[in-house]
Amino acid sequence: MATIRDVARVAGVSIATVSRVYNGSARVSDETRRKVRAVAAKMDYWPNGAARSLTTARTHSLGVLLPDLYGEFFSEVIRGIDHGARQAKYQILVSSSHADSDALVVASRSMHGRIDGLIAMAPDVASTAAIKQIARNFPVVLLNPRVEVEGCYAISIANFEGAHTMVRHLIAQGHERIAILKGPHGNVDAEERLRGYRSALRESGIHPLPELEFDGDFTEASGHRRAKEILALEGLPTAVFAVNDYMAIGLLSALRDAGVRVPEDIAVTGFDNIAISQYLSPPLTTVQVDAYELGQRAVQQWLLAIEPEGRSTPPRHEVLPATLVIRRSCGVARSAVPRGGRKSKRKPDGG
Amino acid sequence: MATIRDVARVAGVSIATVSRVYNGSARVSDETRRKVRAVAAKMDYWPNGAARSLTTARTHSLGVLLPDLYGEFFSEVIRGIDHGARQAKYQILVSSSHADSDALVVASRSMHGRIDGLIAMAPDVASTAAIKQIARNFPVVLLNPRVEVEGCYAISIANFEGAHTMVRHLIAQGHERIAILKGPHGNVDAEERLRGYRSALRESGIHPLPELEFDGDFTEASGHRRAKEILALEGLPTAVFAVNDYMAIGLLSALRDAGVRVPEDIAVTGFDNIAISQYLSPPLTTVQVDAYELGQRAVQQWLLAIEPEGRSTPPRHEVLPATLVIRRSCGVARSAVPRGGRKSKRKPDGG
DNA sequence: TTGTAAGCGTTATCAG
DNA sequence: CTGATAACGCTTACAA
Repeated sequence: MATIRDVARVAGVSIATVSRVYNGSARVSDETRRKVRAVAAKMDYWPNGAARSLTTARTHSLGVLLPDLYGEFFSEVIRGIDHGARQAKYQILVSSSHADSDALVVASRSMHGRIDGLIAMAPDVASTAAIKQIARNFPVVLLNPRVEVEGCYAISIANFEGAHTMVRHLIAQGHERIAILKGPHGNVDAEERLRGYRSALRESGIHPLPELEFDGDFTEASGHRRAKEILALEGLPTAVFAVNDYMAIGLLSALRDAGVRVPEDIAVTGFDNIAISQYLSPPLTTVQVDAYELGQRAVQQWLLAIEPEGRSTPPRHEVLPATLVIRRSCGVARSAVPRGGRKSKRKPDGG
Repeated sequence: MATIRDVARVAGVSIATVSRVYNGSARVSDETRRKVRAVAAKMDYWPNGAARSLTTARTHSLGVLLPDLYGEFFSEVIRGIDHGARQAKYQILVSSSHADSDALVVASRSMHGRIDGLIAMAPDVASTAAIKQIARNFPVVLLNPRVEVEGCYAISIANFEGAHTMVRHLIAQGHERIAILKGPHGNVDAEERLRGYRSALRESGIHPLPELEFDGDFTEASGHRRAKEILALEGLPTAVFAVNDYMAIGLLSALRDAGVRVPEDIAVTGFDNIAISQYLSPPLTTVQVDAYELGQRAVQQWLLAIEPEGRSTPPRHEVLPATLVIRRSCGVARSAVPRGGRKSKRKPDGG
């Protein structure tokens, strides 16, 4: 590819002039501008990004650090980030599947000089410390952080409140023996949802029972697997709260196979309100969290952080609401409540 | 952040030596190396990526250009790309939601100097031309291209064959009046699947009927919506082939609400074999395509293209198979056939 | 309005 | 084994 020097030579101008044409800012005569553009087009020239960012100290890209991404939740977060970044003419440099903090540090280091900021989801406390170090160089937005990090922006989901509301609702429906299908150990969302569950039970004078807490890993398969154990319980729970929709789907499927009716024999609820939840049989009562919005807001926070004007009034920590979406799987007449359509606009899938 | 010069000064060595320490290649005395490392750590130094790539002409990142990403298919493609890239120590610079070829060109241009290669899914023919231009600078891998592009690597999915096989299967089951739920106009996958459908019908002496072809846009909602029209047909089709699973899910849901039994009253099949398909009621007969693998293979093709040794024997165009996964929704006893579990290893979701 | 030249933070090519 | 120094391709004062 041609460089700025080639274009300057052919167009009969200095490299500074070519540069000016591409930066718009400075005044260049219309004729010169036209000539340069023409030559550049013919030579297939475009400014080299690396060189540019070396002098300007701006890269026009945003780093994104995530744990291993799977499922609609993550894909929607990325989609939100990507859309937000695109609107502001930024590209995203993604590195995911970070199991531990070391991997995260390595990845963030190798991004040095390539990004103007970072949006990261730190899986554990150790990585949070690593992030703190990075935050010195540019604004960092933490997604769903376990602890607040000084100097970092953050945006999270009301996991605790969402789970709490859900369980309160079940209790209000008359349920007392409510099982929970937990998420992976060490996962912040999963733990917060578990806390919400226990807290809601206690508030109603119900003692959380260990035998009603089942391990899961957020996959449909794990929900499917646990069904047997749940059905083998001495006293069948009247409701099961799965801490994400995928597990609820697996559970529903297994219950159906076992001839157990939902919600007549047992109520089932989930968390996340993924797109298909409303099309399940029965439609799934769940908690709505807008993953797309999470990503988009994260970008907005970051944009605020890099604009000088924005530095004065930044809300350091934002929380996205998690709202109850009642459908048939928990045993309430659907017509009595809104169906809870999804907010983020969706375009067709590609496969 | 400290620069190489700062470290050199404090460590009492030349910048060349510091550089050597970080590039491993050249011989540096153990003592010098230790000292440099120590000083660097204390000063929190890490080589600047932009500067590095300016001299080396290598960026260690891979551009990814996609249409608006939504749904499990795309998220799995990205996951595959990300994993593949990570293994080879590359990061991915993502830009999606490219409606037209102009947007695509703009995005790819702004990646100039920031990437060592490109993996792109071109929505239309116009953008394919744009890609051709880009391909001059570095290896480009096309995902599911509409036409072959000279000098570009490509990897695609056997959409036509998959759909063809599916419809042949339905016909073999005795179905003759088979409706199709089509995908978005202009979408390659959707069009290929439609071609496969028509071709299979004709091969069996069945004339494809326009009134049995229904528009859809790959979303559950569109599948749900079309159900009414399908049920309003004079002669009810005995089977409906939805060209992706999401639409099949919407359709199943609407049929259930209408009291139509699947597969007894009508058979329903999909395409993609997304994770939940096996947990639906009834479990969905569909076509398995491995989106994760598509992404991962694309990276592998690209890695081959950049390695000098690989340049000699590159398969220019790879096709991933699309295999039939028979479950209950098409009316065949499930026990008679394998259930078609998914291949790509999945880690828990984060929400 | 345009040109000259000094960086930006590295790596790479020489000498030593 | 180590050190000067010239690129890499661009932006940006400063001059003209």
